[in-house]
Amino acid sequence: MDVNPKENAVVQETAGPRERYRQQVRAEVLRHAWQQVAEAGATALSLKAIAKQMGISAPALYRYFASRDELLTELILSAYRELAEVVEAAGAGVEPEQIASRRLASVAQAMRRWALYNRHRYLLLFGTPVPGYSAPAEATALSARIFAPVLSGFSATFPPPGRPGELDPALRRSLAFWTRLHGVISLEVAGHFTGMPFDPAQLYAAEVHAILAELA
Amino acid sequence: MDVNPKENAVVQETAGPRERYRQQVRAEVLRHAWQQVAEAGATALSLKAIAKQMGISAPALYRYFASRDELLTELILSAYRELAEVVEAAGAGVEPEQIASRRLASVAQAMRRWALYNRHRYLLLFGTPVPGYSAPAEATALSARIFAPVLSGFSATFPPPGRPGELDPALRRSLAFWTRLHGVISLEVAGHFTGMPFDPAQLYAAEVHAILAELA
DNA sequence: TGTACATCAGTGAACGCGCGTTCACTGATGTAC
DNA sequence: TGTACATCAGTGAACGCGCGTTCACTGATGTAC
Repeated sequence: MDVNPKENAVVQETAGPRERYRQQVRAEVLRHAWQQVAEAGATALSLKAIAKQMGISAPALYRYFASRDELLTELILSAYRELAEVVEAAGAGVEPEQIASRRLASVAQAMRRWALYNRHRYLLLFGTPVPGYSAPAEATALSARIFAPVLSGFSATFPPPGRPGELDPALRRSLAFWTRLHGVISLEVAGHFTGMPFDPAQLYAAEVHAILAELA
Repeated sequence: MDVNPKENAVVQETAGPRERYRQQVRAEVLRHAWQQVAEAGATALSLKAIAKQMGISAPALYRYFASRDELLTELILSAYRELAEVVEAAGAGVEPEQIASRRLASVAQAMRRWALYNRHRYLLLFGTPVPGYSAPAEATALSARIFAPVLSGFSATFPPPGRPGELDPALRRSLAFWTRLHGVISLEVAGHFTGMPFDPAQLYAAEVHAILAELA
């Protein structure tokens, strides 16, 4: 495969016309890939189908992605990055003098919004793992980046005493925050609440309120 | 397709030898189907592969299942049934004079155990929906059956006042019970906790304790 | 400014594979007389 | 108990489809002199 020495550099600035074109096509491939994931899930991701949609022959795609797995990796990493940015922005969007619970509430709302607007992206990250595919190491780092604002929010109020054998309270609450929100979001995204006699948004809000109440 | 008039009857008793044989083969097909789901997920479910494993030609399977979708439906419904039985048994296993929170704690432990022993079964029910497949109506009824012991547990303590515009407290707590447990279980089952510096069982226990504390 | 050359995007044919499903059939098995 | 017949499990060939990926290639584009 072609080795691109600029792989990890910021490419846009010093790029010649060829490199620029390359990036454009890559972006278009990714767009179609997302559309496919959105319509039929990650397992349905198909290079040939993307090529057909783009009016291009399938082998041409191998100029841009070494394999189907590499494309899938790209999708997963970019979804992680996007969610990390959303979460960070939500945390940063709140005035710094506000108390931690305000910031965490903002993070919680941002997460749900993102998940509902990007159902398949959310499921790609947190749903059933794609069989035969294992996420790259970088994904773990991005998970940590998403989790960091939550952890720092709770750490601000709960200093880490950490009795041995027990979960550190800040970690415990951060995990609860995360798992509870995921519990509601994932069931909603997967469609398990449709037809049920309650409003998921209300349940979500109640859950957010309940866990933040422990901070007040 | 062959119409079997005994379809919904209890078949074992009055069955002739042919019917008995039929049920045996059906069971064997299902066994192999489960194994496939466990190894590669529901999307990988393949009639031809099952036939090969059984040392049989693929068309022969059509004597037992009208299509791949019917087989998948069977799997999903039986997984629902199994979980419903597990949950009901856990609730019933506790002496009736015990308080509701004892019963709910038992249900919670049973759910996690079942999920961890049947990861792919759990994901089949509550993970990413299989693209292009929509669950039969019966699934909704079985969901309700799983949910019933939880709801009755909370209703025992919280009579339904239900201010208008607000979630009924018993329903609210039942949903929280369910979504919180699902939040922890699903992330654990999907492998998102591997390598993290805490014990999922401990987190789960803490979550169960937290929600049941509101009953005490 | 013009030309020679290297680079590289994209093509079309092909590979081997697996899938769900249909069809006409064979042959064993149970059943009714 | 024996025979004729209906039932039905299972076969093998075939259909059309889609997949990821490799290969030798053509032709356009950018670059160095």
